[in-house]
Amino acid sequence: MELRHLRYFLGVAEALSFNRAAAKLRIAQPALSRQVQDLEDEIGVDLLKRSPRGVTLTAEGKLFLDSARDILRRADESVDQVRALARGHYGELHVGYAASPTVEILPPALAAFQKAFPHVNVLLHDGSRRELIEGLQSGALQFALMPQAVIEGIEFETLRAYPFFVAFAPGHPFGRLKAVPLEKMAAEPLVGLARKDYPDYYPMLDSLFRPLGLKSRIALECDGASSLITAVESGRGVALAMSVFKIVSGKRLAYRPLAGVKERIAVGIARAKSGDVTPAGERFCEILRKIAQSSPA
Amino acid sequence: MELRHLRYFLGVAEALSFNRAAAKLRIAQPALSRQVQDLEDEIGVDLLKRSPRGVTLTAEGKLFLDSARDILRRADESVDQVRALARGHYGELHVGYAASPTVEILPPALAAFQKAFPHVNVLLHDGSRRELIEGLQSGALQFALMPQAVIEGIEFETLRAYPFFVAFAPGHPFGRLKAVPLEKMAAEPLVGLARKDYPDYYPMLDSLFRPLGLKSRIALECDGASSLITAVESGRGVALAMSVFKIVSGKRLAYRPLAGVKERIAVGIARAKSGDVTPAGERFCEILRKIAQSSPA
DNA sequence: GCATCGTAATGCCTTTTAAGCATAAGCTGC
DNA sequence: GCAGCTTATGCTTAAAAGGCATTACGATGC
Repeated sequence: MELRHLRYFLGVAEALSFNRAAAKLRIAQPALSRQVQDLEDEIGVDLLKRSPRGVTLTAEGKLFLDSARDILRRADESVDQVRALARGHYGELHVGYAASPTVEILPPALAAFQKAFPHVNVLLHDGSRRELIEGLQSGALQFALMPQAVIEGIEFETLRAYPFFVAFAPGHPFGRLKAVPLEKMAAEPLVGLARKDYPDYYPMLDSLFRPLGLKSRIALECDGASSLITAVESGRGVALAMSVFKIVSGKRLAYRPLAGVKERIAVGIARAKSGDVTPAGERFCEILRKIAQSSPA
Repeated sequence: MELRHLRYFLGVAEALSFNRAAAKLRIAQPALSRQVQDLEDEIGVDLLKRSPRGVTLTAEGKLFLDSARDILRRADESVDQVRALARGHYGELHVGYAASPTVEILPPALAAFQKAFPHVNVLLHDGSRRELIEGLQSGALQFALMPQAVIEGIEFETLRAYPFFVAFAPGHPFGRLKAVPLEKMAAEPLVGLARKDYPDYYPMLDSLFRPLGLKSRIALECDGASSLITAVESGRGVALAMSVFKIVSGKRLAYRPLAGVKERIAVGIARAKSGDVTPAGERFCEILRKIAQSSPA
């Protein structure tokens, strides 16, 4: 039995006529007649009652008609589904992200993506730097939206770059300056991120301070943005932050640029070099690039 | 796309090898290779990744594999189901019956049938003579188990014949007789069945009494066995009954044979001459015949 | 009652296509 | 680099689907 047999039987059963069905199926009536006979022979059951003025269904034919319709529908759906998956219009997409640095890009990108590809199930996983990198390496995440990572086996594509700022509690003396020189910042106790979860945070700090012969003094390590804001707000120290961080801290913290610091920190797409990105993932990345360009910071 | 393509793809996807799959499918490897290529071309998506030491599935292939399995399973099931229907091993069976006269035959037949054909859904419809005949004529009932009907368009096949008895309340003077002559019965008020629902009941009574110049006197018409038993038990009159009726009335009524009456009343299968009886229906009738023979009354 | 019309089936031939065989091409591991 | 495995390709054969002409069958109409 082949799908052709089902298509032909369905045609005859719906037209209740070999002639009309043959015309609709664009084959000759005798060919149709024979294919349906072959089907009946193979099943060993009469599905149709032929008469000189048309065709009627037997009880078996009625039962089989439903099945045939269903099978053909399923076959079509399956093909459509596979094509949709291949085009990125269908499937599951595991995306990692660093919550604070991506706050400007991810929400609008997600909205645009879900509008364009409503049948893709996007699963967002926020996490620390370490967690995101592990997710990429294990294949659990197709890609991650996060600050620049220079790590073996991971490739990074910059979407935006944000200038460095110093964040401090409102009322802190820094508030009287227009910009804070690195020397003054180094003199303050710093609130930083946990070494365990953010292994490249301290090398980065060093790269800022060392050229001037300065050294930072970490007063407290935090496990994420929320506790860092709280710590700075309570006066435990000041913190290095990228400009986008203002959005998540609201009015709880004050910010000043760092005098003489031209470097920016990049936020973008990280993916494992060995990892597969599905078509849906590629579509998401395209939207991310578009969003990132559309209103550059 | 044909089922062949699905079978072949499934084979390769399960064996993860064109060679092994070809052996299992009993075709040559190049033929298999090409059919699967054709499938991929038609869908427009790569389902398999070929490598010099076998085959792996793409994400699209994994998705399609599930679909292919399902479609093939469903196709097999459909054929099996139609064959089962044609053999009477599957389907729905509407059977009418007259409750009291069939009490000896129907229950064991139903039990045997359901044991032999557990996937046939038997729908029992009890009803008055009129209701059963209407059901047969309309096609709502494939056949009915009931006392003999001599009606236009209905054919009847006798399964058993029961002698006539007279039923009366315990304590009635008939209890002192071994057999009741028709004359004595005609002198008593009779409890009968409703003319509306049992149109041939009175002609039958007449055919018993008229040859002797007697005439029955109906004191009360009942709409069924239950109310007839109650009426006779309460002394409203005596009733004509067939012997099997003893089973349903239990000890509430007493019975005597009718002296000199040799006629029996047949119980059997009635079906419309024009009506279709499904294979399942025929199987049921076969069992009814066997049951009726096995312990003849 | 016979011719006519429309139906589906049959016989025969053509075209399409699936299958088979031989062989090539490609990678892996020794 | 060769042996041994894999899948792919070229060519041929075999099968089967399709098309055309015709037949067979039954209902309808004159």
